[in-house]
Amino acid sequence: MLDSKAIRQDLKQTAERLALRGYALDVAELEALEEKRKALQTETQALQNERNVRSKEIGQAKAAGQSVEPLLEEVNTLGERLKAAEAELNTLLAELNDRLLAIPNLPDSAVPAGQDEDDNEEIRRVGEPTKFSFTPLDHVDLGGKLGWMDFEVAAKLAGSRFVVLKGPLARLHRALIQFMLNVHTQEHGYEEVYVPYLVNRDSLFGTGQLPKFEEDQFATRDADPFYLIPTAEVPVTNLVRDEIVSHERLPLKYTAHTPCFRREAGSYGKDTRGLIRQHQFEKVELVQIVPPEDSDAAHEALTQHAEAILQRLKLPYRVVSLCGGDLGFSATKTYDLEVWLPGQNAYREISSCSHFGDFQARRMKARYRHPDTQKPELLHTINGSGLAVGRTLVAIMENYQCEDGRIKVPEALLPILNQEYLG
RNA sequence: GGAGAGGUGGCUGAGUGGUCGAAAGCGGCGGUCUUGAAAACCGUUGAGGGGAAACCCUCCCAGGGUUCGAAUCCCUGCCUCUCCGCCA
Repeated sequence: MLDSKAIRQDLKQTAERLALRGYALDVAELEALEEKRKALQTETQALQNERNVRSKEIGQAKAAGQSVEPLLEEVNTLGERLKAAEAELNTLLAELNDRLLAIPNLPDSAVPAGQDEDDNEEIRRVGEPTKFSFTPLDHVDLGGKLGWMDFEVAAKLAGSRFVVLKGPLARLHRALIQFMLNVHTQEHGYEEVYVPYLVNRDSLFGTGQLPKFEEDQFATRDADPFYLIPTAEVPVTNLVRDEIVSHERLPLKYTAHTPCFRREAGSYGKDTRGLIRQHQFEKVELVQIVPPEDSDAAHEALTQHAEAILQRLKLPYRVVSLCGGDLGFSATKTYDLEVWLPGQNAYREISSCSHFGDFQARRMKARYRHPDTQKPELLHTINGSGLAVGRTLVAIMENYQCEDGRIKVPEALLPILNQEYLG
């Protein structure tokens, strides 16, 4: 959520910056609502003040043993007038709040202009696309040939966009999680957390998935539903919801491995083959919660922490800066890490590292006490995948495949897997 | 699942329906003292919003209700704790 005060003060500039990400802000409508709000609020507060003053007088008169009858008569109609004014104001405030909640974050000044992913800016490339002396298979053919990756049986159990992994692949999958968590906790200074996979509405609201992206979420059917987390970002970032974190505890650096559940509504026909887009997948997430002045540096650092995993696994990748049009709702700036997939002959997203500024913090009321002023100030939040486990598995299978169908184990995983080849 | 207790400011914790946004303590900040620090003492210190300002409004888990007036009374929900049962 943006700062309503700031929007009000500079509506035009806000609209211009939002236009960079293809969002048309209805300036006239907001202005009209705002004007109405001001009038209503003033009126309501005047009535509330009158009620308070009168009630106090009655109390004092009673204490002094005087008759309160005449005073009560004066107050007669006040209650109803106040009730009506409050109701009207609340309706308007709710409406205004709904508008505000629907507005995406302002893009950072460094965000490239553009409509969609074709306009993203490549920042750097690390490694070269893997070369083969034979025609490489994609992970579906590889997995099927080895009998370790079964989409048919998963479809029987659940439906499309699910997978069953077996034997060495299931083991590799688990090893990757272990490897990523080890690196982030032991070398990058993150604290590992274990969190709920089912969360309440407030949590999804805090990180910005709700109310706008309800249709992307899986939810239980309780009257007060639980939501299956679409990413660990939700439970982990919400650790500081409604908190005033003491300055000494900052920065907070958390990492968590969780499954993620997404409906993938609106992606019909996209990545229908293979492991790339599933309703359920594992991810190791990195989250940093920092004072505003440190957030840009933290965003760069977190991105490099995610990159470190790709580097250790010797997977070729590139870093792109998302253009305005491709930016997620809550993000002010995002770097995507794209790994080389020989099976697709393309770079594909394997991590998305986003800077949210105070956008999520404002929704969550996540604050810290400023060391100088002692006043609560909004924190900044940053997160990124480090990495998406399923896609990393795909990348290893495709980049490390041998002509005989075996898969070479990346050196970095040898301590965990204790074998040089799968197959 | 059964029985009970409770949710108040950064924390602990008082609060007879009427100057209660809330005692007290801790913590924080400022000061006195000190070469410096500690201790002691004095002062100060909740959050959000409106307003140029004076000042005003809202908030004592959440949502309703009673009342001229609710932290305090009533209803509903959520959460926490204790005991019993069950259980990975």
